[in-house]
This record gives sequence, structure tokens and C-alpha cells, in this order.
Amino acid sequence: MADAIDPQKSTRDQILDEALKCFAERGYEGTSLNDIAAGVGIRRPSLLHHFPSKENLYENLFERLLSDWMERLEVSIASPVSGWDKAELVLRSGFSLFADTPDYVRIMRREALDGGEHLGIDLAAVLKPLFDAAVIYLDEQMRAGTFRTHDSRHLLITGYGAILTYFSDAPFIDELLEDRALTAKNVNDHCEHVIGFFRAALLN
Amino acid sequence: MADAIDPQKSTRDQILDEALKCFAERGYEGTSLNDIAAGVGIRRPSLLHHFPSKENLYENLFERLLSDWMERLEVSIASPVSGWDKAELVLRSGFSLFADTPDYVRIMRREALDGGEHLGIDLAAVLKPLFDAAVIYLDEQMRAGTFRTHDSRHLLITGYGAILTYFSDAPFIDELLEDRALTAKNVNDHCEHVIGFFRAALLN
DNA sequence: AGCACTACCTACCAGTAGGTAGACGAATAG
DNA sequence: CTATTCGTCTACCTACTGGTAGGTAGTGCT
Repeated sequence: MADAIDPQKSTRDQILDEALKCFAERGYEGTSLNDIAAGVGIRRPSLLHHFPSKENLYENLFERLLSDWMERLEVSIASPVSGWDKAELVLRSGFSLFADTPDYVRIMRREALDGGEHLGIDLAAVLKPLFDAAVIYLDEQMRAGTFRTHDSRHLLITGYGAILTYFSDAPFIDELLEDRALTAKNVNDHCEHVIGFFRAALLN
Repeated sequence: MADAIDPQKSTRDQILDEALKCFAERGYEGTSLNDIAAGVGIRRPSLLHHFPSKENLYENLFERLLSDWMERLEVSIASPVSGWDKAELVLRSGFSLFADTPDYVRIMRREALDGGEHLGIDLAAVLKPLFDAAVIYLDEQMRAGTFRTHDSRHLLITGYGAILTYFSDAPFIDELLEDRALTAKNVNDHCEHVIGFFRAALLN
């Protein structure tokens, strides 16, 4: 059952990796510390030597997730392009971010579904500044006539759902497509589709 | 902790109602039979008198969900309108369906996230015929020039994500909107937004 | 009255959960 | 060379899980 995990990695990082995989696949309640420990090749008490509790492990994982994401997203958000190019850049960087970390997407999704019960962190509170900044940006573009008029908040929620779902619900989409959703080709196809769809909806 | 549940309802139906609520809120693993029984106001063994096992209870719930949905969706799918009117009708009936049963949406979402592990039913297999029919319909419209050209399968996945997310992730969206996502007004706003967005993307 | 049936109960079972205590061995520092 | 620290282990704890056993009211039929 133990995976071929890079033996150079510290046990702590191996635990975080394995926990990411398990929590993404089976959720917080569906994952036992024994599952994670077994995946790493140690016993549960040894795991608890590195993280004082299941909840603490989960929170560490989630903090790493959020800081990774924020870091990568802020780079593209801060870029100097404007108008549609900016929207496209953010969409593309979101796609590559999620394609690199589909397990993060699933955990994040589970957390949004639960309303963030397992966390000391308030997920929505962390993302809200980004949301608000995006609302302001979209409203400016619409006022300037660069984008067609939509309700910017609902537009963002639509985009959030459209993009994240492809990664979070990959096992389900596999069956609809009769193919692995997360192959490079399929991810790219979906990315191009979403960008084309948004362009058609936003540009005249 | 016991809710004000209509005392006329049979115990069996009260159990199904409470189970729906619990599974939607906390997931399959996160819900214990004690939780459900307590919500109904009976003990766990009495619950197990009505359903032989947790899994059986869950499957009963899910079968009711799927048959309700299929029944309501097929009515609008079978309607004689065509072109954009048909797409709009299906979108609207989907919205009213989901708005009526947001707990169903959350359970369904959890199932899609897990890949359907708790079920004898294969969720994707049930929905695939609808998916395939919709692909054929969209391809026809695009070939006829009624709709702009998109990848119809990815379009459907985008729509699936955009619509379901609003209901499944309602607790999270509450915080982004700083308002209850599932008020009649907000649901209606989101519905109008999504329809407007799809119209802009599909029609010239 | 006698019987079967429903719906509930308390008490219990084996199994597993997260978490703790304390021992062991290896490495390391003084 | 000793003392300490680190990471791991086995053995254990309590709480809770899904599920079972057996019993008991109440209902309605014969």
C-alpha cells in the first residue's frame, strides 16, 4: 500500500503529501490517521509525533494550499496587461494552477461544501479580498464598455464553479467523457473552451 | 436538537428527511446513524428497524433523488420548443429544480467528488444518456448556425459546474456575497445572470 | 383470549477512531 | 563515553461506530 515516495523528503513532508492525497480522495471524516500513516510507511503514533492532532495536520495542509495558491495567483493578477488580456491571463494561470494541484482543488471544494467546519481558517474570508478586487476590475471594464454588462459578482461565481468543477469532479467527468478528464489534452481542451466561452460572453 | 417535523409524516419519511439534511451538511462519513435518529427523536436501533443499514438508507435517499430529478428534467427536455428557447427552458427548469432541493444538490455534489463510492448506483451512468442527448442537440444547433460553435461536451460540463456550484457551495457563497445565497431574490439573480451569460456566449 | 405484527426500547457486541505513555535504538553533542 | 534528543515502536486508553439480541408496549384480527 505504501507509495513510491521520494525517500529524500522529510517524513513530515511525506505525511503532508499522503494526507493531501487521502483527504482529497475521501474527505476529512473519510480519512483515518492510520490510512495516512500506512501510506507513509509508519505507525499512527509516529505520525502524531510530527503533528499533534488530525485537525492540526489538516490545518497545516490547508495553510500550505492557500499560501501556494495566493502566491501564484497574485503574480498573474499583478501583471500589467489590461482588458480582456488580463482576464485571459488570470483564467489561464488559474487553469495551470489547478491542473498542477488537482488534489488541492478537491480539498478546497470539500471545504466549500462543508462551509469550513474543520478549519480554524475561514476560507471565504481569505478569498474575499480577491473576489472584491475582481468585482471592482470587472465593473470598471463594463463601465468602460470593454466587456459586455453582466452582474460581476454572479459572473465570478459562475466562473468559479465552471473552472473548479472540472478538476474537483474529475472522477465523475471521466465517465461522462469516457476518457480521463485530467490528461494534458483534455485539460487543455477544457481551458480553451472556457476561455472561448468567456470571450464570447464578455466581448462584442 | 429535534426539529419541528410534521408529525403526520411516517417515521420512515421523517428519517429520510433528516438523513437528507445530515448527509447534505456533513457527508456520508461525517453523519452517524445516531445523528439522524436523534433528529427524528428515536434511538438508532429503531431507525435500523426501518432501514436495514446505513448504506441502504443512503441508497434509498439517492434513488429518490435521482428519480425526482429525472422526472422533472424529462418534462422540460421533452417540451416541443426548439433552438435557444429550449436551452433556456432547460436551464430555468434546472434552476427551479435545484432551488427546490438544494440539499439534494449537495449530496449529488459530494457523490461526484467521491466518484460514487457509497452507492450501488452509478451516478454518471444514470446521467450519461441525458448528457449524450444534450451533446447531440447542441451539435445540431451549432451545425445549423443557431448557436455559435463550441465544444459541446465541454460546454455541458461548464454549465453543469456553473449551475450546481451555486447551490452546492451555498455556505461558501454566502460569505462572498455577504448575504444568504439561497434567498429567492439571489437565486433568481443568479438564474438570470447564467441565462444571460449563456445567451451571450451562444447567440450572435 | 390468543396470536401476529409494528414500532420502539435498553443493553450489548466487535471493531475502529483519535490520542497517550513509555520503552527502545540510533544519532549527536559536550 | 556519557547524556540528550529524535523518531519510531508496542501497548494501551476512552469514545464512538454500525449493527444485533431480546424484550415490551400497543394494535387489530380471529
